[in-house]
Amino acid sequence: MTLTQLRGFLAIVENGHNITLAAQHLHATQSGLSKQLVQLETALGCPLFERRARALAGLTDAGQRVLAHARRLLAEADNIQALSDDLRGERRGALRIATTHTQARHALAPGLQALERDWPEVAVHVVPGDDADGLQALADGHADLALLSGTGAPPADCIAVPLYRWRRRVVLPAGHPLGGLDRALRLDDLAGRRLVSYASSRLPGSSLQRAFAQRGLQADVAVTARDGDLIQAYTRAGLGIGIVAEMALELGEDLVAPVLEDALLPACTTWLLLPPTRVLRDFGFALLAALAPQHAPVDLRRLIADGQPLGAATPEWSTWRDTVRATRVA
Amino acid sequence: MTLTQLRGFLAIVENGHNITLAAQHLHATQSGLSKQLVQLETALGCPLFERRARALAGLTDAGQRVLAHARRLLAEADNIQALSDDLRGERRGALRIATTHTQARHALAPGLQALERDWPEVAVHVVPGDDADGLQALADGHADLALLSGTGAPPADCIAVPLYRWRRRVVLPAGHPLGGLDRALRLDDLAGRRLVSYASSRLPGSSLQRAFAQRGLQADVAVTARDGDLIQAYTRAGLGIGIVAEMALELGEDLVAPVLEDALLPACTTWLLLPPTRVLRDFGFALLAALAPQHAPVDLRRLIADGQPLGAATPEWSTWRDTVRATRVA
DNA sequence: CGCGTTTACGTCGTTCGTAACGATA
DNA sequence: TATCGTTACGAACGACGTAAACGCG
Repeated sequence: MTLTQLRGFLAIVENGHNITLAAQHLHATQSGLSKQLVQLETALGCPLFERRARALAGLTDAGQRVLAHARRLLAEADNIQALSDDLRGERRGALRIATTHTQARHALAPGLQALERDWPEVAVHVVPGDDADGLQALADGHADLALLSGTGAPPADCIAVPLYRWRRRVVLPAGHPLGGLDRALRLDDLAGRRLVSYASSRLPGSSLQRAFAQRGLQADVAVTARDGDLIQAYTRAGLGIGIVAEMALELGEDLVAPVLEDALLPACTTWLLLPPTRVLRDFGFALLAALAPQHAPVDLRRLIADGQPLGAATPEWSTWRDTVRATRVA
Repeated sequence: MTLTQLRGFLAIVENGHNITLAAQHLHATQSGLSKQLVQLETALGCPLFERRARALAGLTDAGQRVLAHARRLLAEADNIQALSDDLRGERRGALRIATTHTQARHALAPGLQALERDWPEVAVHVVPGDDADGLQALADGHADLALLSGTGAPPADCIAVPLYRWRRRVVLPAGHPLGGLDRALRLDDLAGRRLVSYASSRLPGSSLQRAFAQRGLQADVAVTARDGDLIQAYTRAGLGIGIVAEMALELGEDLVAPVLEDALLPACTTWLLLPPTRVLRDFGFALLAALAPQHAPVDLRRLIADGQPLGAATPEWSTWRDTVRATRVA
């Protein structure tokens, strides 16, 4: 059993049990890869794939079990490679960031500018999705770090660096009757009306749904989108009442954002999340440090290395934004 | 970077940075191993060992970090090897069991008899220690399973199968004044007297110390031993009042075990603990099944594979002992 | 000089690529 | 007949062991 064999096995699995395709991804020949597979199977003493005629039809039970361990093994091999690259001062590399459109647009951008300045040879791949997708991508090894939000505690089995706190805002077309009230807006003003918000707020467990349910109300999220610009555009078009992250607010003349009574929609925290077992390259740390100016780099290092919790408080969005901008220029 | 190189690196570290010694353990030559190390270091691009003159003086920082990942990587390689051995029907193997003397003597024995009957070619290594040592051995990869006890919930980050519940008993030399009371014994009868018990009960956080402290008393564990036989022998010799696991009770004529008031010393549970990331060979499962007859094997499999909790209640020691004996004969 | 590591060199085994083959839809 | 996996063969590379050299206590 060798690393090459396991890498080949994984590549075959991840290319739909197609040796030819996998060989291309590995820059190897079909022949060689086929032989590697045979060798691995003889080394283990049992077939890893079901074979129909001369095609790979699927994993055997043994293959399933071996695959799980092979993934972890190769992940550690990648970790050692990453360590090595850092120690050698390798400037090239890739950073895969799982995040939502909102964070990618409003929070990630300044960090990426700092990264581009200091690490111009690093390729950045944004893996889009909602908050749940991002956690999954992190767990599956499809992302190196994630920029995600939530209302409660950060997800367990992740290293979480809180970046900033933010609130959702209600937006209305100018002239909408709810815009002319002489009091703060309440949730029952919104109940029964068509809402325009993020796709994830339709989910039963979402904090929006829970906030309404707690007061015996129901939220009718009739139009959803992934990004705040669209939500506001739809609101302008009269499709409903918008609920959008404050970071995305762009009111202009034809849109107003009335004040909502305090704490009716719980505040969100945006975290930078790291998988606990994956080595973060130096440029990944640089991005982290750029996005978390409220934490001293040495504290961040200690968090990652030893799990020592961070001390600094989590700033509000506007404070955080200004700090990051100031830090970036410096 | 190859598996062989990493195995060599680990062997050198675990043999006190001595290539010659490590080569012997690996059944290889010094020369070959030395070259493997050089190759690994050139592959990673940085030295892993500090070198003074021509001797390895210690790990570099890089070596420390690589070592941690290499251990996990090689642990997964061992897992795949274990899977392979099971699938091939390999009957040989080794099982390392971390446990205390009490469990080894009174709980493990029937399981080992079943193992010896069905898997005669398996080598069993008992790794002795107290409950904390056993957890450490499990975490460090020095043991495949552990048989340990505690008063509360089972340790997290382990798969725990509860085996049985047991209590501690007070033993006195025949004719001791406390043996003639016409009421159940209380903890304040024992406070201020010299106690003979397990070494772990001297620790400040032990359940014995906590039980006394809760009532404002202090336990004076003046004589300690690792096994119940010794504790009872010392008690016979008049060295103090014995406190011993009920499994170890062997009273005879010159020793009595008065009844203690209910729940003054909390009941203990003995668990069979498995590290979550290590593959359990079939013979390990056989031992587990023999020691946990109250659980259906299929439920145990599900617990190990998917973490599905067990349903059955945990029997008392005497019930468990009789069940295991009956099962063993069948 | 003993100890332990490194280097030199020759042999063996293994891997990889090209190319042909077999089998299937 | 196109596609995909397997097999055959030859060349190149790498690994391992023997043996000698090197540096320190």
